[in-house]
Amino acid sequence: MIATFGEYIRQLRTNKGLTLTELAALLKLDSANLSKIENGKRDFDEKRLVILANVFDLDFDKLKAEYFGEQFAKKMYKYNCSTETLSVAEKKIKYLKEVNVKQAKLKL
Amino acid sequence: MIATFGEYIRQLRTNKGLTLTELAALLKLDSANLSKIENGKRDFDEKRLVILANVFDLDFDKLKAEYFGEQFAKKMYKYNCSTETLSVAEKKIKYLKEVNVKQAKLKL
DNA sequence: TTAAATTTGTCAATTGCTGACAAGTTATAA
DNA sequence: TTATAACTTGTCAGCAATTGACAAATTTAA
Repeated sequence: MIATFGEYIRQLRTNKGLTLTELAALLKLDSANLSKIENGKRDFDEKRLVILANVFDLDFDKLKAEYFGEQFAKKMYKYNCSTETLSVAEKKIKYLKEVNVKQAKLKL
Repeated sequence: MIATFGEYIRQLRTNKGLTLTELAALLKLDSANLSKIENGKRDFDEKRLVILANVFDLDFDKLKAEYFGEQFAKKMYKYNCSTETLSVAEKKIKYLKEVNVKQAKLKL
């Protein structure tokens, strides 16, 4: 398992022999901030997932699973949520895909 | 299944014969905004979950599961995430509970 | 009809996130 | 060792998203 998303990026980067500055440039961000991301002191921004997938030729769906999976886990940890939370999420995502979302009364 | 969190609140409120104004006062918010929450036009704020549980004498863990489960589902829907995302979340939450979080390099 | 309940629109204020830069430390190669 | 590149850390103004608040419109029920 990939321990954290930041460590994952670092792994990808060093495997390709890139410096923080080089990868940061590709991702259009500051190298100092990329450092923080890799060390878990900042969040990676959603909008850069596409670039990340392209740079390292990754499966976008798997990347999203890693990214959002970690986001969810962090929130559950923070608020001490039971594992039931994930079952609820599973039921609700199915519901969202079934019904017309316009008719589903929730803010997206 | 409870379709949406907003409808759930509405159900609880009307079952107890409360008006928007009355429940809003208990939750310390504007009745107009509570209306929007029930109609899915605004998000319910995390910090009021405790009050909500107390007012309606709900199991706090189940309430959190409903609340965060819906949050996760919405995000997955929005970003078109695979169901694998939830498996990742499950693995990562276990990881977080095992290791010392200070040592886990991620932003909480 | 009329009074209460609910809904909708708007916007200033607050909050949290991001980009940017400076200053520090650590690693590496000459 | 010393110089240089690589990385880390702290800070903060600017920006974007969220919230609280109020007014006004609509719906509901007596």
